[in-house]
Amino acid sequence: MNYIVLDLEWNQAANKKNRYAKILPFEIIEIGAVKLNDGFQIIDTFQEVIRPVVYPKIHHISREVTGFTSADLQQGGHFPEVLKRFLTWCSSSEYRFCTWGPLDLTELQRNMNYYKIPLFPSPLFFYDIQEVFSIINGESANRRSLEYAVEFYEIEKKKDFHRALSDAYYTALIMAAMGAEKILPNDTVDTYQQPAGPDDEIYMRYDTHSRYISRTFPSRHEVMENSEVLSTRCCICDRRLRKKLRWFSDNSKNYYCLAFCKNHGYQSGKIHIKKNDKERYYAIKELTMTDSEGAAALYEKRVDYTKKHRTKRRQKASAAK
DNA sequence: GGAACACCGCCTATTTGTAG
DNA sequence: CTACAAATAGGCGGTGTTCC
Repeated sequence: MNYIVLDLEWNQAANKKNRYAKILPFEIIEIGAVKLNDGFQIIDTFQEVIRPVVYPKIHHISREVTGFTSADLQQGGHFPEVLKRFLTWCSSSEYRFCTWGPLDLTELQRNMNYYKIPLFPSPLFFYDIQEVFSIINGESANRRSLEYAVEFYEIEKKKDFHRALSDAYYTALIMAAMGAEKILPNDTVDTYQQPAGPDDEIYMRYDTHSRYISRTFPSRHEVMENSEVLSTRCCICDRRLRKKLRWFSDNSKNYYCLAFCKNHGYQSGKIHIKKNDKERYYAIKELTMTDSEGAAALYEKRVDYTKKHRTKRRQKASAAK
């Protein structure tokens, strides 16, 4: 198995109401990648600049970040051809993608879709090294910058940041510093493509949590009526769990619940409902091991909303008098 | 500047529960 | 049954972080 550490640079519309902004918010202008063997040793590199055709003028922020000028980009290749060379380069043997952050494979596929190029086989599993960094440092909600992680592992800053090949290279060195045993159990999946039907839905199990990606539905309401979406299975033994707190909304995009496994204890559930490019809705459900304190926090969260509403109503009522 | 994410709060409409 | 309160659902905006 090879690992393709991928990094993209992209550009966007310089003027606000460009008619392509909806279907292609970001146009890829550089592909950089490092190929690693099983031992996370660098065995090859890939780097090509792409000439933008949708947004030929570089946005001032993209310019500042990457250093590219519009003239530089004119020297680049046409996306479909560069991509073809890239994918040929990738496929010298079986491989998995690795990226810093969750966006690259989504934007890559959005660009492929724009050119009607067949997408990757779905589901597309990959390693989000930025997420792995958060997990192994016990700060799962935090997203650290690449430079932060480079400093954390005391990696020498030999090259500038924010160029595709150098960022891929830094990400590869971070992976080597982390080691395979920390990274390999923590793969994730890109959701630019959602499961087509019930048989394609995605179930992933980890040490202390699990993740499920549903197929799409016409409305968020229908997502939250589906029994598979609502079910809670133990992230360790997969047993169907009884809920201590049934799914409740936090008045935002998330739902929460509390379930209990008689062998593995409390698990907090979270459903995030997302909308895709075609205005269809799907669920990302996560079950995470927790303790009685975590359970208490969820109970707290649950009653907090009703409490707030109550006081709000009282205030409103007294203000009306 | 645009997108994604997490977290927070405010506002409204509808459904559900309860007292008279 | 009505009338009101409570609970629920969902939209929207703001903050602060990352990516480019």
